[in-house]
Amino acid sequence: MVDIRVRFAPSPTGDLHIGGVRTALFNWLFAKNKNGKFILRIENTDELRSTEASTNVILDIMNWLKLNWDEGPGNELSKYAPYYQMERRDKGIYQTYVDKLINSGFAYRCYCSIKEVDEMRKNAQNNKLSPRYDGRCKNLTLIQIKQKEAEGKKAVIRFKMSNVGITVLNDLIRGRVEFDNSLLGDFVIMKSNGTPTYNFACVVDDYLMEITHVLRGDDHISNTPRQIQIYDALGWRIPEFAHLSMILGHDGTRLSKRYGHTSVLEYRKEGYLQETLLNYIALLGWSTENSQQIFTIEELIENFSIERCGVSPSTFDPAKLLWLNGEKIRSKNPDQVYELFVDWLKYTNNEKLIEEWDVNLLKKAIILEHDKIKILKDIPSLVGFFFKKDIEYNEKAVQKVLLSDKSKNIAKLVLVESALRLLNQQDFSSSALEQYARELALEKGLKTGQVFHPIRVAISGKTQGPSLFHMMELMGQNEVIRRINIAINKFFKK
RNA sequence: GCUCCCAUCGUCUAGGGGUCUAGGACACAGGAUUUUCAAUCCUGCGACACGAGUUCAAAUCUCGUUGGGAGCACCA
Repeated sequence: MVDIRVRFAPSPTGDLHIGGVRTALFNWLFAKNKNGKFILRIENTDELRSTEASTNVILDIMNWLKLNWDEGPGNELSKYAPYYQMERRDKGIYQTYVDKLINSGFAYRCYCSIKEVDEMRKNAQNNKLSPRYDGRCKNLTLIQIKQKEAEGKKAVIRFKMSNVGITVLNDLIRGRVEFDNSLLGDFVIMKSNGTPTYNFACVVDDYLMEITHVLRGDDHISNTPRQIQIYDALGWRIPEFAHLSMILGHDGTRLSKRYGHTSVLEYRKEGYLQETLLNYIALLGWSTENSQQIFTIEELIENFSIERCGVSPSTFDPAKLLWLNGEKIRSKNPDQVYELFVDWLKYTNNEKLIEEWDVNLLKKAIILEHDKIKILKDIPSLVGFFFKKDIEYNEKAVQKVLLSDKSKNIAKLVLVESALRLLNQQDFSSSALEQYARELALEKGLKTGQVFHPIRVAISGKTQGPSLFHMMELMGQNEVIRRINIAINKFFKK
C-alpha cells in the first residue's frame, strides 16, 4: 500500500482566513488519521501579491494551531525540497516539464497580448459562448515564431487542451463530475517571465512530491479538468481529489470583516484557544453520525474521514465559536487556564500585567471566575478589580445600590457597621463572613440582599462579580476594610 | 453570458425509500437554582425551497423550476 501524502499549499497573498485553515486542518487530520505525511508548500508564484510577511503569518498560524507539517519550510534537506515554488522555479523544475510538453506537442508558444485575449473573451461572451482562448497561436510555423521574437514579443506557454470528449473527475466527496472538453480553452502554464502558473506548478509539484490525495476547496473544481489533462499529457498517475465545500460569511458570500473575523489571528488576539478553532472549524463541513459537537484533537484525528465530509456550503457562526471556547476553558483546570492566560498576555504584549498582579491571588481569582470565562480576554475585566489599588466604581452600580433614595441610608448603615465589626472578625473564611452578613441583616431587620449588595459594590465597584463571601475571603480582611472605608469616605462623608 | 457545484430549524448538522408527528448542538424565549453576573438543569420556539414524476410508500431516487455559491486571468 502506498503511503498517504497530502499537502496544504497556500499562496502568501494575505491573511490566512477560516477557509484556508479548514483546508489545512482537513489535510492534517486526514494525514494523521491515515498515518500519512502532511506537507506544507508555499505557492508564491504570484510575484505581485506574494509577500514574505504573509508567508510568516501563515507559518505563525500553522504553528499556533499546532498543525505541524512533516515536510515543508525548514526541511531543506528533504529529497522533495524546496517547498517554495519560486525556489523551485529558480531550479528550473517547471521549465523541464514545459519543454517536455512542447516537445511532445502538448504545449505551444503564444504571442497574443493580454488585450487580444481580453477581446477574444468578450466576443465569446457577447455571442453567449464559453469564453476561451481561440488557439490562434497553436500552429505557428517556425518562421512565424522567429518573426515574432524578432519583433521583441515575449511568449507565454499554453497547454493544448483536448477539445473533444469529456474529462471526468471522480471526486471522493462529490462523486463523478463531467466537463465538456470543447468548452475549455488552451490556458497559460508559464508566464512570459518564465514563472509557472498555478494550474501547472500545482500539478508538477504534486507529482514530484508524490501527493496521493488532493483535499482543497471546491472553488478549485473547475481547475481540475485542466490539471487532469496535464497529468495525462505527462503520463502521470492522477491523485485522488476531494473538494471541500466552501465556508461562507453571514451575508452568504465570503467571510467578511463585519461578521466574524477574516483572519485567524484576530481570534488568537481575542483569546480563543487553538483547540477551539480546530474543533469548531472541523464541524464546518464534517460531522459524525451522532452529531457530536465537542472533540479533543485526538478524537478529531481518530474520527475524521473524507467520506463524512459534506457537500453543501456552511456559514461561519461566531456565537457558536464563543460558546465552544467557554466549554474548552471550563474543561481545563485552573492552573491550565492560568498558563493559557499568561501565554495570551505575552502574545498581546501585556505581560507587564503578570508582574503587577500577584500570581497567587490571580490563580485563586481564576478559580472563582472560571465558569464565566468565555475568551481569555474576559479575564482582566472579570478579576482585574482584585488587583487595582484604586477601585473603579461603576456609576450605575453606585447610583442604584449606594446612593438611590431607597438605598442610601441602608447602604451607609451596612458599610459603617461592617467597617467597624469586620475589624474584630476572627474568622475571615467565606462561611464565617456569610454568617456575619446574615446576622447583621437579621439584627437590623434587613433583607440579606440589602446587606450583600452594598458591600459588593463598595469593595469591587460593580454589581456583578464572584460570589461575595469568597471574594471577600480572597481579598483578605485588611483590604476589605480598607475598601469599605474608601467607599464610606467617597460616598457618605459630606 | 458560459460551465460546474449546492439546497433539512436563524446557524452547524444527523438522517440516504417505510423505524420521521425529522434527532442533536449553537442562538433565542421561559422556568429552576443563586447575594449579583455567569455556569448548570428543565421546558419551549423552530426546518425537509417549489413543482412534477417513479413507488404500495419519498426529506431520502429522477427531471424541471427557483434560489445561493464558485470558476471562466501572463491570480492562486
